[in-house]
Amino acid sequence: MSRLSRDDIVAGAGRRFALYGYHGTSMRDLGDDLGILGSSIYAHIGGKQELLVAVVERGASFFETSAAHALDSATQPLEILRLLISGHIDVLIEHRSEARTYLTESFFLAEDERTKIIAARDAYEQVFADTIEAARDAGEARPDLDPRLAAIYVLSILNAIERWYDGHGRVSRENLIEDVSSFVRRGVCGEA
Amino acid sequence: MSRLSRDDIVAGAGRRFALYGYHGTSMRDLGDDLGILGSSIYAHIGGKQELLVAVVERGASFFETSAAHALDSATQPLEILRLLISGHIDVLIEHRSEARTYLTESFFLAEDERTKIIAARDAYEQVFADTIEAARDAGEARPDLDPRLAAIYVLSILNAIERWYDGHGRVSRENLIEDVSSFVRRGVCGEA
DNA sequence: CCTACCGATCGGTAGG
DNA sequence: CCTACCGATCGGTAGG
Repeated sequence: MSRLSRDDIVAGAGRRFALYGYHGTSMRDLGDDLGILGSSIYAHIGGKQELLVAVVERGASFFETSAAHALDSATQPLEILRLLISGHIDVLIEHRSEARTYLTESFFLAEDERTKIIAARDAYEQVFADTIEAARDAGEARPDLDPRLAAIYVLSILNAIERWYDGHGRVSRENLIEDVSSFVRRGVCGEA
Repeated sequence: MSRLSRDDIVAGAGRRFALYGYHGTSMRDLGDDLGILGSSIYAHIGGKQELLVAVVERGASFFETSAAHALDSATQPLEILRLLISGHIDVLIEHRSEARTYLTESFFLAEDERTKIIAARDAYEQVFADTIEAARDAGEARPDLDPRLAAIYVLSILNAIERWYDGHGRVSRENLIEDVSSFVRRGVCGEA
């Protein structure tokens, strides 16, 4: 057993925060998970709040990287939208703890940091809205669509996935991406 | 100032739990909100966990009442679905604290109560899935639709509303119901 | 519903 | 990373 790194501590905190919440996690709980004492954690970090900041920023960064990649990899709006969807699902599956903590515990950040994270989340949401608006302006989406509301609906479907998807059922990652993309495409483009 | 009732205490707990979470709320915080001491709350209830049970059960009951009403008020599947959507949004807006606590804090219930609430939530979700399946079997929805997944998507859009809708912006309750219903109807029925 | 209080647990620190 | 510890706060109770 070698010594733990700061990243180990942050990863452990992410798992705990995702499961029991920031306020439902004590430093002693976290220490137990890591095989050290709660007080020993303070050799690596300045405080509990600093751990939350680290986990949430990590979560946010994965989504931002995904959006940048989607915008770099396609030009057609509906193609970008599909990449945004698949990238978001990948982040949820591959970095579940950080993603979940980012989605549910950001409110407990201190004022300044919370403001930063909300701005980043709004910018990410705006990428979805802009993409949907571009699809509409290109005549690929229905003209009566409100891009901002549609972006919220798409992200609502996506963010809820970590609540119910376990990866071991009958729905594979590929099936999930396909099914969500199909539902969203009809919501955005479809006649009814 | 007359004495508080048990319902007053539960309502206050709902507001606190919705804002700061179960573990982020102390009995003294709650007492402050109610204008009494934290210890005085124990004159009305047995413990903090009992308060969570009361709030969550109240939240769940509003949704169940809404679903029962939707099933009673229509026979055509797509009409029922629209009533399920508008009823759900009404509950979110009119009983925001209880709804939010039900949606986000149920995990912190003790084992037995949590199992009960999860079963109730699954049954509610099943009403959505059955309605969508009925629409599909009646030829009103696209034949390749997975009713269970579609129900999850619809509820994901609905449940997220309490996270962003403030009721004071440019989107009225009626507009919101109309816009969500429209998006969902296309997702369920639409060509793309 | 308040006074007065309890043991347990909390986040965190000094020193090694 | 542990030992030993701190003041603050936690959920909760006895008695009025």
